Order: sequence, then structure tokens, then C-alpha cells
Amino acid sequence: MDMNWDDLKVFLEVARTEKLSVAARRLGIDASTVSRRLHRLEDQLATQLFDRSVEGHALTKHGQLLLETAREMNTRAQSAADILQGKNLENQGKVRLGVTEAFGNYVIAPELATFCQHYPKITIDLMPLQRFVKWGHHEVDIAVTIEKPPNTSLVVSRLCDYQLRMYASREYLERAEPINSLDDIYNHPLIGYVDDLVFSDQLSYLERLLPNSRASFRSTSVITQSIAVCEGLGLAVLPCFLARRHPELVPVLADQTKVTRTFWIAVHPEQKKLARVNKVWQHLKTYAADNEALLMGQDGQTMDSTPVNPH
Amino acid sequence: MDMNWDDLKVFLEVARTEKLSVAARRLGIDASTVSRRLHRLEDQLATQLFDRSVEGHALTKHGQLLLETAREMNTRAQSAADILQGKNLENQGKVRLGVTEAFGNYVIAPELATFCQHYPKITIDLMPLQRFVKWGHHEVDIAVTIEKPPNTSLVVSRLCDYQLRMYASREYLERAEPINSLDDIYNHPLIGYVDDLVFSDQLSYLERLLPNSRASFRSTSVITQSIAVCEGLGLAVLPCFLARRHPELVPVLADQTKVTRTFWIAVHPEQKKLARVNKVWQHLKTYAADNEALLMGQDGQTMDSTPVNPH
DNA sequence: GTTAAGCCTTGCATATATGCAAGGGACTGT
DNA sequence: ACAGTCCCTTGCATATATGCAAGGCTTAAC
Repeated sequence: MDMNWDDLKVFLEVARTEKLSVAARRLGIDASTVSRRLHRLEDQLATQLFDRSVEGHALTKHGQLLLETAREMNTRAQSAADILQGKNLENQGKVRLGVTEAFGNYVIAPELATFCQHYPKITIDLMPLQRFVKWGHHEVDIAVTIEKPPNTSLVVSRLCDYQLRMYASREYLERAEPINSLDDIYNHPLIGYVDDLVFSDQLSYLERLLPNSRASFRSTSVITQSIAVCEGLGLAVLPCFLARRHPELVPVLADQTKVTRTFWIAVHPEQKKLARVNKVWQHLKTYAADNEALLMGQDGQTMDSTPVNPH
Repeated sequence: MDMNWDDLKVFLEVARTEKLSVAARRLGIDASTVSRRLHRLEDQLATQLFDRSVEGHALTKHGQLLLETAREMNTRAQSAADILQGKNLENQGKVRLGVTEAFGNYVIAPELATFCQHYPKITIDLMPLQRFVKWGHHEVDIAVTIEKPPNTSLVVSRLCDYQLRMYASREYLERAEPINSLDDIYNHPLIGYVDDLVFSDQLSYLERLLPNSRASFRSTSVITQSIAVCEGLGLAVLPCFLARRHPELVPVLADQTKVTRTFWIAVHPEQKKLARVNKVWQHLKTYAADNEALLMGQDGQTMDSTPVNPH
């Protein structure tokens, strides 16, 4: 039977100490276990490695030969472990972060500037995605999505909730017919997503707020939609954290057009083992926890990267 | 937690094949086991060794570094195992054989001349002992004793039975009073062991054959006793295989003075692992089995070293 | 679009390793 | 000669590793 390499650690320690019980203490395992593993090693090698006597365990010629081997293996293993530990703990390398367009540009991007100052050796590739993540091809390490990934092989966690409301520009509202109820909105031009190209049901808030309504200006990009609203082309449902960056945008029927959605965060389990990936994951989780008010569109929130409720 | 070196074998094979299931087949273990040990190794090293994808297991930078280490450890381990196996199988070295005086000189010694011709690299130290074996100090590798060793940590086996009878020289019987019964023997001088120096009760056959008898010529050496009998100094109980070498010795009241004893053979378990020690052990067992008639003192047996019943 | 194949992971039962405690052997001190 | 100590081995209960089988994911073939 083949030699168990891990038993060589035991052999090495007994050779060093010449006493099985002392070796056991140094290895932190039971003396009976050391005895068994040593005998098993001798069985596997079909030879005797120690002369056992009341004086202790003295190496045989075979044992001395194996000691050379075990010492070199130990040196190699120790060196590799030290290097790997050092490399892993250096917090360097690339992390590819897939995000939604709005969240990525208006929330994550400003915040990651701060992160990268703390971790200059970590490079973050921010990838706004307007479709489902292709996990099988490792196109991202971490993804922030609006739909909970169904893939149970991923590590998935709820990141935070966020709110959306219907907005219009101040200029538009001054020249258009007044809006006093949801029905009044039917008389105004709407801006929204392209029905056939919507990649998630979670984006279908216009349809749910105003059944049978129809957007006259349509785009796959929420940023494009927000620019159109700013230009006075009509009304659109926008994330509050995005709208706050444009003082010319005002909420329309704020209490009646409020929608809540959830951001999810997902990672491949083996990617999460990497220190740098884990660091980004932790940072995003912490940021979301500290900025819940901002994401929920509560009044008085600043849009800078300073956490409102610092830990 | 410390890296398990034996898991490096698994790592090595997966690195080679780039497919976990193929590595499992080559290693002869279950794919689920390979999966677990690989993940455990990555946990222990707190890093990721493979990029897993549908294409297979590609090494990471960390994995490539560890691969170097694993390869060198494998080379070392393989080389050591080969050398140890070769050394062990060469059947060379010394075997220290402790025996009783008579058995060693008159049975074993002639036979070992044959043995050494077959195994020229094995040196046998024949040590006639007139006392208990000091197993703790490794003074012998194998011992042939008349008393079963009680030490259960030894490998003990019955070697063979042998017979003893009372002998006198032909010359003595011609000039002495005739001996027609056991009671008549009380009128003759007896030769035996030194009571205070007898190291085994198994040697007290004189006392048992002739209660209250007293040896007038006493020695610790059975060879000395046999020489005294040959010189006509009296009668003694001698092993038949020894007495047959002296044609001038004749058994006295052969049927009434017959005594049977047993030879035991013992070895340290770890010594028995050695090829050369095992070889001597096997040879002695085979010899005893083939020469039972000789040892049991049956008529017509030759005293040379040729086995009577060859295999 | 559906089905089959290949690959890896995981639940559960079984096999093996380990720790604990007891026992035996050898040596030392009284 | 006897008792105590140290060391190693071994029986047994417990913890852990492994194999088997099932399930999930991805890709290819039809």
C-alpha cells in the first residue's frame, strides 16, 4: 500500500524527539495515535524505521534515509504554505464586479473610489450589466442584481432594499396639465423600458403602477431615461438615489408612486475564498447597511460617500 | 489549520488531469472524496488553487506555485520508497539468534551453514544463552527457548517438541551394578544442573524422574554434562538429538526415562517485518517441521543437515 | 425546445481514524 | 522485594473520512 505523506510529519517529530510521547505532545495529538500512525507507516514501507527500546526510538539506517526525505518535504511544504499565505494576504489582484447600471454608476462608483484608496493593490473592474450574469464563464467575481440568482451553487445574500418613485422635471410640470391623481398621469407622456428587451420582471413597475399605460419614449438604459426626464420629455419611474442627483427632478404623487425593490449580491463560493474578493464583498455589505436611508430615498440624506450611520 | 500533505497527492493528480473525475479514477478513490479533499486543502491554505469552470480545473497562480512543491515532494517520496523497498528486499544484514546451548550447537549450527550458502549477504550471530532473554535491550532478534515467553508483545510460536532420555556410557554400564528399575538408579552417580543456577523449571527433569535424588556432578552446561557422561562419570538426562552424536552413549531404561519438552520461537514484531529476520524465522520453522523425527529421538534418523522429508 | 451525457457537489450510511482509559513492561527509589 | 513512575500498546466509544447514490448545472445532440 502507498505511503501516507501526512504520516511523515509524525515520523519527523518522533525522529526529532526520540520519544513517542514527547512527539505526541508537540504535535498536539494522542500518543496512541502517534504509535498507530508510525506502525502504519512502517507497514506501508514494509520496513522498520526505528529501533525501539527502553532508551527510546533510535532511527534505523532505513529510518535515517527516510528522515532526509521527510526533512526536505517539510522544508518545501513550509515554504509553499508561507508563500501562499503571504500572497493571499497581500490583498492584491483584480476583482470583477457586475452591477446594475444605475447602482453601479451612482452608488458603487463613488464609493469604490474610497475603497481603492484603502486597497491600492486591488483593481476593480466595474461592469454595468443589462442582462443576466453568465456565471459558468466566470465573467464576474461578484454581482449585484435586482433579481435573486436562483443558482444554489452561488453564495447569495440580500444586499439592501431601495426605493423608486415617479419623477418629472420642474420645468415640465410648470407647463403641463396639473396632476392630482394617478388617472391624471394617463394624460401625460411616459418614459420607460423597451418591453421586448426587459431582462427582468422586476423592472416592470410602470405596468403595475399604471395598467394599460404605454411609454412613448423607450430605452434599455435607465440613465438615458433619467436624462429624458430632465429634458422635459415626460415622466418616468426612477430610483430615488439616482433622482436625488438631479435637483431639477421632483417626485410626482410621491406616496402613490412609491415602489420598493431589493438588491442581491452573489459570488462563486471559491471566489469568495480569495481575500480580495471577500474584502470587496464585505465592503459592499457594510456600505449598504450604513446607507439604508439613502437607498430608501428618505429625505435629508446627503449623496456623498460618508456613511450616515457610522459603526 | 495545517496543510495535510497527503492531500497534495490528490492536488497533484487533479492538476495533471485538469478533471476531478479523471483524477479520481487514476487515484482509485471516489470523485466525491477528491472534491472534498481538494476543497479542504484550499480551506487549509486559505486560498484557491484552481479556477473551476465547465472547461475543467485550471491552476491559479497559487496553484501553479503549489504544483512545484507537490512535484518535488512526490519525487522525494517516490525515490525514498523505492530505495527503502530495494534495501529491504536485498536480504542483507545481521540477524542475532539466541538459542539454547544444545539446540544451537548440535541442531541449528549445522543447518545454518546451509542457510548462509543460500543467503550470503545475511550474517547470523548464533548466541547460546543459559538465561532468560533480555528483550527490552534488543540483545537478540529471534530466540529459541525451552520456556514459552510470557511477553505478549512478542510474536511467539511453538517451534517443535523434542525428547530427552537418561543416558550412560557403554563402558560405565559394563563395570557398574546392573540397572533393572528406576530404583536401581539411586545406587549410581548422577550428573545434572546446579540447582541454584537453573534458570528454568523445564530443566528439572532429574528431580521429577527420581524424587529426592542428588546429582554428584553438576554443571550449568548440558554439553559439559554430556562429556561427563561420555567419560563414564555417571548418568544424566540428555536431549536425544545430542546423545545420538555420541555412539558410546546408550539410553538407560529408555521407555521409563523418556521426557518430552517443547522449543518455542519468539521475535519482536517490528523485527519480524525485516525481510532477513523473517527469512531466518521461516527457515527454522521449516527445518523443525521437516525434522520432527530427529528431534523426537526416533530410531534410524541421520544427524546430518539434509532434511529427511524435503518439500 | 427537449433529452441525454458529463461533471461536480452533497446527504446519508458505512468504514476508518482518533481520543480516552486501562493495562503491561521496564526502570528507579525505598 | 515492592511500589511508583514513565512509556508504549490496545480495547472501546466517538469523531471523522469515504463511498454510494441522488441531484443540479452546463453543454451537445436531435
